[in-house]
Amino acid sequence: MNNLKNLRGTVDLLPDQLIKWQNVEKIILEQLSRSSIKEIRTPILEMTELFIRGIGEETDVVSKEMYTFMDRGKRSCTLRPEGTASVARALIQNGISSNTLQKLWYMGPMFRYERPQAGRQRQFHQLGVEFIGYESVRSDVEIITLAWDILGKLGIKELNLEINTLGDINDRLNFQKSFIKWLEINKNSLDLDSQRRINKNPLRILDSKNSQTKKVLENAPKLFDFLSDKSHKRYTDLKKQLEFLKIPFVENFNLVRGLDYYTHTAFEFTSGNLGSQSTVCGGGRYDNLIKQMGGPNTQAIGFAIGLERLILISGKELAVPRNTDIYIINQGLIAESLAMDLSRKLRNYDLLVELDLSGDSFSKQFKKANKLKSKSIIVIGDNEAANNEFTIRLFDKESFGNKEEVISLENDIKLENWLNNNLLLR
RNA sequence: GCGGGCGUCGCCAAGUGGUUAAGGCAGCGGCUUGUGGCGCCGCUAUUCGGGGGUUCGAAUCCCCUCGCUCGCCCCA
Repeated sequence: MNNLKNLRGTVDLLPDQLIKWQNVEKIILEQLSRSSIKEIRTPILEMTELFIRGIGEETDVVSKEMYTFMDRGKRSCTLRPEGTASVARALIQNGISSNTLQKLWYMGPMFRYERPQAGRQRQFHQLGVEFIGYESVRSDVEIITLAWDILGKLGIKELNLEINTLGDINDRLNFQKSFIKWLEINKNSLDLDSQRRINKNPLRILDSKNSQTKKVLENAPKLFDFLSDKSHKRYTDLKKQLEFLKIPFVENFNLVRGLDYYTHTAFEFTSGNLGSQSTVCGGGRYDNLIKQMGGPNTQAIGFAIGLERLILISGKELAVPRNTDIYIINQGLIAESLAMDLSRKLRNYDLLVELDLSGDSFSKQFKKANKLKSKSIIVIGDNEAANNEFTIRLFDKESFGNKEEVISLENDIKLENWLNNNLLLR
């Protein structure tokens, strides 16, 4: 036994598990590509300041969950806890203009120092999509639809979409003012967590799960009542358009995203199959972030999907590995060289070809081919090598004892015919 | 960061103070070194997450620690 272990909240993904990851990622990437969204890659490591300014100093993520350290040049560095701030930074730095329109996605690891739980790790992965420079409510609709469609392509059932609006900055500040006043008066009826948040992050109190607090909040001022006519209309339009597209949603006036940069539309997809970490996708509009970070006034909206959670609720049909098409059984000096060469030729047909490298007895190699459930086998031994040929046959259960075919190593036409008739059809 | 449950081979698991730590699956070898699926035989934990203590004796009791898990918090 040695004591070298992975860090808490991190995991090794082994080949068997990665089948599902790869399939899920493939479906996602195809849908993104069809939606004309471009990839962006930003560093995993950023200066700490970026997240403090981008996400908000008082948020839990920044105040107690970041992996922050000094590098050898005495710079404070942080492993990114989310992707939006980095994307905003990269765009500003690379000269975004105020009328730039960009649809971007990114996928990769994020880091947050939290207590691990099902669907929550310290190193986790997100797919993020950001629509930069888009202001109209139609962009809100498109991005929600995109998330819906990705989740749909993955065959995820029992999804709930919740939406809310936070209004613009002014709406939010006006509300916050009277909400805080109300909170102070009713402070003693609130749970301790909520009391603590009054001055730190009052909006989050709306999202409290404490049943008594929930009840008390029923009489609190509503953000919705503080919306300007314009904000209100925007929200109504959003709902209309989602209804037109037949995307089912539920309004949740208590839905508040945890990061400071959100405005107007906020949305969240949850699944009942995830236990307490039920959010698979969360997103919203952040019209002030880019300006606040020193860029031009640029509206934007985005979402992030938690890949670990997504994998948990994706169907197990996505975890099925690709079968071996041809297992090459080979033994003998010349035969082994011929087999190596043949394996390369066969892979050009997009077949999954496994070349046995063991040099074991034929019967052992057959057993291995059987264990792998290879669809077919090729045999090359001394006899075949002497005649510059190989034998091939189907190997599945139904065709047990299927008759072999002998094909010359030079006769590509015969090989191709065999492949077309047996492996490549349909 | 707070509270509950758990931790015996790669996986599932018996064992709750007395000595060889069951069994199943998987793996490996053999019967069967040029043809697989079945069957049979054999092998695979000096050790019970780690450390300390109690005891003549501990996987079994106590303490600490690590990890997993569920809930809170937070979020994806």
